[in-house]
Amino acid sequence: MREAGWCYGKLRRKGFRLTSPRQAILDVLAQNPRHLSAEEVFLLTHKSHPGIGLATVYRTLNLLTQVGIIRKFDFGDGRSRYELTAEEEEEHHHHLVCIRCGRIINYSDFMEKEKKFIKDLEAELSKKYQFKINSHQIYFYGLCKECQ
Amino acid sequence: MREAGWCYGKLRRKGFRLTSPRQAILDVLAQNPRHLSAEEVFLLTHKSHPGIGLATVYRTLNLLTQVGIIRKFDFGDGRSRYELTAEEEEEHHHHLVCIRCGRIINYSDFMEKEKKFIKDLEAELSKKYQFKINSHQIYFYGLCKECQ
DNA sequence: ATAATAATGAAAATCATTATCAACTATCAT
DNA sequence: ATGATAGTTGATAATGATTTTCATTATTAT
Repeated sequence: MREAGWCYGKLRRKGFRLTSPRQAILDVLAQNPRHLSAEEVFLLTHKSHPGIGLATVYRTLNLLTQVGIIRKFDFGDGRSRYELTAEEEEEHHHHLVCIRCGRIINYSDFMEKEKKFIKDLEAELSKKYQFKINSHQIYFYGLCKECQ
Repeated sequence: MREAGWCYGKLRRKGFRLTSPRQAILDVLAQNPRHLSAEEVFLLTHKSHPGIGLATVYRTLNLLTQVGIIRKFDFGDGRSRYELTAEEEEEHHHHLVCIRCGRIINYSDFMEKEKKFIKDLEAELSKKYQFKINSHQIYFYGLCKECQ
């Protein structure tokens, strides 16, 4: 699906080592559908690298989140989900979450319109609440096509 | 701060019993600042009703969430937070989350503007993804006044 | 009242996630 | 190359939030 090459340098530049477990986990994140849970990452990684433990998966996911290579989400089912960030930061997207089956749809349509709206709103909120905003998330909850 | 009377009937109508623990927990939610965690609800309830156990607090919070009397949020610090819903559904608000100290600010300014925007967006998304949207959440993450 | 059913408290169990620790490995200066 | 240093790892134990279990108690309809 995607390739994780660009991440390697990014890790290095921040002073972290590019080890084989980290590569394996990055590849799993790049080559699989999105919003994987830690356990899903572990199981997928385990196929090709049975030696890699769950603790390492968690550690690596946290590290990659710190560095900004992946992003951590919470869709309300009790486990965190992780998504590879786009190489250039421009592929920002939001989520539709099905409250019945848990399916998650990423959308990035209508982003132009949103971008302007969010920008204005951020400016107003920052001013009123003296809050330095550096990111946002928008979630829509409802029923997906299959679950209606 | 607020009073929880209107909730009682709502519980009954759905076929649940209005017991003293439930009343106590509802009162705590109504009379305290928002976005309380389960443990905070437990501790506050414990003051006036020392007999009420943590399990009952969790059970009641889940029940109230099901019924729609309260709403469950996840701000990313590992514990769920609960907020009493407004009696009329019009008091919808969004959140500013401080990524350093965890402080949460509810805002409901600019909602007119948001309302129109969200409505349009929902219409477009529903159509494109055949998704029946029934709620949404917007979070802004950043640094609060004190933490900057 | 009384039976039928729902709700409760205490404790144990579960689940995701994090910390611990000894063994291992990449990196850098020599 | 080599060895010292600090970063990483896997296995396991520990943690913290939430849920389940089960015997007991309270509430409702009869």
